[in-house]
Amino acid sequence: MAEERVTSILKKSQLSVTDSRRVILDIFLQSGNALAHHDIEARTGEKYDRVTVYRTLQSFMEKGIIHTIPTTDNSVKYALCRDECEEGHHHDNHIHFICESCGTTTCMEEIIVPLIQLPKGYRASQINMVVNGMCNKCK
Amino acid sequence: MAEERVTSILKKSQLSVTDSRRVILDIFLQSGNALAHHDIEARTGEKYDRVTVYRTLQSFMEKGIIHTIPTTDNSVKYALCRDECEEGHHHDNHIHFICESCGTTTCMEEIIVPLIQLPKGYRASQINMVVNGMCNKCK
DNA sequence: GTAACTGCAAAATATTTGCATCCTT
DNA sequence: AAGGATGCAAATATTTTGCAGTTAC
Repeated sequence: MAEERVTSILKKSQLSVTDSRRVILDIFLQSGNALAHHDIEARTGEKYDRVTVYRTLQSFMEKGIIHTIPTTDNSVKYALCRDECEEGHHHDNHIHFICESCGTTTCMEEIIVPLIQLPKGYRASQINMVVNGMCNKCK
Repeated sequence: MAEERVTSILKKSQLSVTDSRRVILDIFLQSGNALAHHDIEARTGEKYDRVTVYRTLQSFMEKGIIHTIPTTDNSVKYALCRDECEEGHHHDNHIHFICESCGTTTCMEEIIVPLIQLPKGYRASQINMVVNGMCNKCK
């Protein structure tokens, strides 16, 4: 485990460094993709109580360490935010790609979400683009 | 109720015309916005069993009468598809606007989702754009 | 030592399934 | 009449809350 990196992120976010937080954050850092609650339970080997996982994800959300991904099928997935998010601002205006074959959900940080013109009187604070399709491995 | 229109949509979709389907479809036609399961229960005055509402929404989904809207907060909302969808193909590549103040969720059919360039090997089948912000009434 | 975090129990909420009955065609 | 839709009961899944015990700092 990238002990220092994990610890550093937690401290920067003013979260106390506990076992479950270190392990769960490390899982996110290892996996480049978005994870569902049960993915995390599976990868921790059910070592932590389900409630602890919920609360850990919640505190990561509040501190801007992770964000949720909008999906059409009602499933909830979380992914790491970029560095800028870790300071409280959310800059997750990137593209989320969901593979219809393997279910893998990826944040494509490198692709910029194009600007759009909203009708009069509307103001955007956050834009999410969700692309469903086939990933490079399943194609 | 726009009896004929409702009936015509149901028949075109090869669904038998039942009371709950007529009423629920009419609610969608009346409301220009997206609706959650509990919105529908409320607007029918709890006249139908919760299970019936679930199954009705499910059959509308299968027939392409409605579609779900991806939201970051895990809530499930449904909105009418445009006419083209009713024939089975989904052309809901439009923008969904979610007001952070009143929660109203609208499909902005008139705004076209811009094309984006995916990395090599990726193929898109559906693109959703979800914009959070302030609507023209709350502004 | 104190405030915050965790685990357990339980409640609240959301969704699905089975089956007998009723309704649409 | 037959197949599908509905309502009820119950199972399953998901998320939240309260509280006592434990841990980080």
